Amino acid sequence: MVLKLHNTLSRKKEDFTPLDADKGVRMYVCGPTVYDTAHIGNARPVVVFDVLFRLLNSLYPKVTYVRNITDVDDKINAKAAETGEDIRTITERTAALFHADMAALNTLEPDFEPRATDHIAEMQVMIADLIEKGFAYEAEGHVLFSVNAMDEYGKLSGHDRDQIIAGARVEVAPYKKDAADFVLWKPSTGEEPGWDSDWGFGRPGWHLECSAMSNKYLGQTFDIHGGGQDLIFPHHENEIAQSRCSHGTDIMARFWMHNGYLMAEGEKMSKSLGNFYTVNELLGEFPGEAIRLALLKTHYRQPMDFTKDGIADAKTILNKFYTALKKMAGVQLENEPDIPTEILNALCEDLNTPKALSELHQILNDLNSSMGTSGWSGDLESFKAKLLGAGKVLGLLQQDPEDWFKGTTSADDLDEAAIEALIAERLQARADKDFATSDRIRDELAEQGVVLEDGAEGTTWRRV
RNA sequence: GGCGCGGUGGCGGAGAGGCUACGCAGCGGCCUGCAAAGCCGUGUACACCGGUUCGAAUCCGGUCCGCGCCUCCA
Repeated sequence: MVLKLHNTLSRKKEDFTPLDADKGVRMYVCGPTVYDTAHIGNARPVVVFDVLFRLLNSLYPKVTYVRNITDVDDKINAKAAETGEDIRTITERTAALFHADMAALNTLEPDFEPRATDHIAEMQVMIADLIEKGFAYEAEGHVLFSVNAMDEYGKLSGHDRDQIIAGARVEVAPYKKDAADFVLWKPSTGEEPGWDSDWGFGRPGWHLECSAMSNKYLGQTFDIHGGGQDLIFPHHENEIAQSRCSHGTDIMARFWMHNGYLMAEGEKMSKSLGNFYTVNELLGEFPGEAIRLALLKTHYRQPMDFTKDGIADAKTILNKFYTALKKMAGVQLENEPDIPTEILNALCEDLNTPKALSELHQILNDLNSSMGTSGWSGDLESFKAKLLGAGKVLGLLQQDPEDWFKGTTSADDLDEAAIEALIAERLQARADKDFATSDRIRDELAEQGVVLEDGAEGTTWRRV
């Protein structure tokens, strides 16, 4: 099985092989800046690279996944100034909420989750190194990376220096030698977070942490670096410049992967338009698994219009799968299920999750038609293993069907005891052939989001 | 202005020179006291205009529309 991944460096799909089999597969993904609640656009890369992490884990014996937390940034400073809150309080709270939200989306934790503020020393070492090697210079309390010192600057994004300057909308700081130079270190006032350094009291530029931390946890060169497409320039371009010039290497990461942009309800997400869904608010309305599936229904590189209708659609789909799994609750699996070949093939084709989901539906269709109306036939153990094996790599279908159907997303849902009581009442009415009463009870429950199903083995219920 | 991505059936969404996925919704049927779930059947769509080709949604040229990035970003 050959894994093919689209590499932003070449703009093509390439066969993936680890750089160093002994070190395993090493992947770095840009994580959140913890100044505000995660929105759905922040969740897309987390979910996408979570699938990749799961896939790599099934293909290779060892995978190391690093995702940073940016906890020093001017947006955080601005937030603190605005609310009067302590910076540490903001970053701790936001990071905790991020973790909770991402866990609700069924994402696995990375192996390392380094924070920028814990790696100031490593960043300072890198700055000193870049100055020494002639790639960076000091000016008015700043340290700047000298873009002209690097021949291949702009390779990732396809920009060249002249174009960058021609289109610039921000006025060029006077202390820069070249308009395209970017900051490695900048001075802080007493109000702002800062650290002592050879270049005065200050703080790092925002690209530097990823260079320093990926080096610390993964090495000078590693396999995969991921993030949102908006990070290609300048963030990743600058990371490459810092790391390669500091280490004297030809590459920083072999594969650069970028997920596409997200819109919300047909418009670009913006706070002023009020179409800015946070993961947290969506979780109050939909199960996390449905939100996850809604994200995976679109290929990761495609632009995506994220809608509540899309989540509702995803929830309907999950209902079908969990219905089948509920019917097979008594079927025991001997072994840990493997990923079905057709699912693996789809995912190995640059993480084609929509294709994989299509194959998953095919498995369900085969199962359901084998069960037919007359009951059970076919190799149920094999079907269940396929559904769960596919679900595992996609991060879906792993919960107990009972929990899926009976779990609540809202506190004012009818409680189980009340539902059971009404079902008992209705059962009696049906036994008495009092179908008017029977149907009334069913309608009442339906109004409260509870659907009844009369089967051969009695009446079951589920929430919609 | 520069660089890049995209426009597929009512909706979502793969694919990518001939075999025309998949899902949701709809419609007809089976099952059911009636439902629900499930099953069976049912839809020749690829922005527009040219071109290449025996054949194009897929390749080439142009047009229109949407979106992103263009440096210490909001």
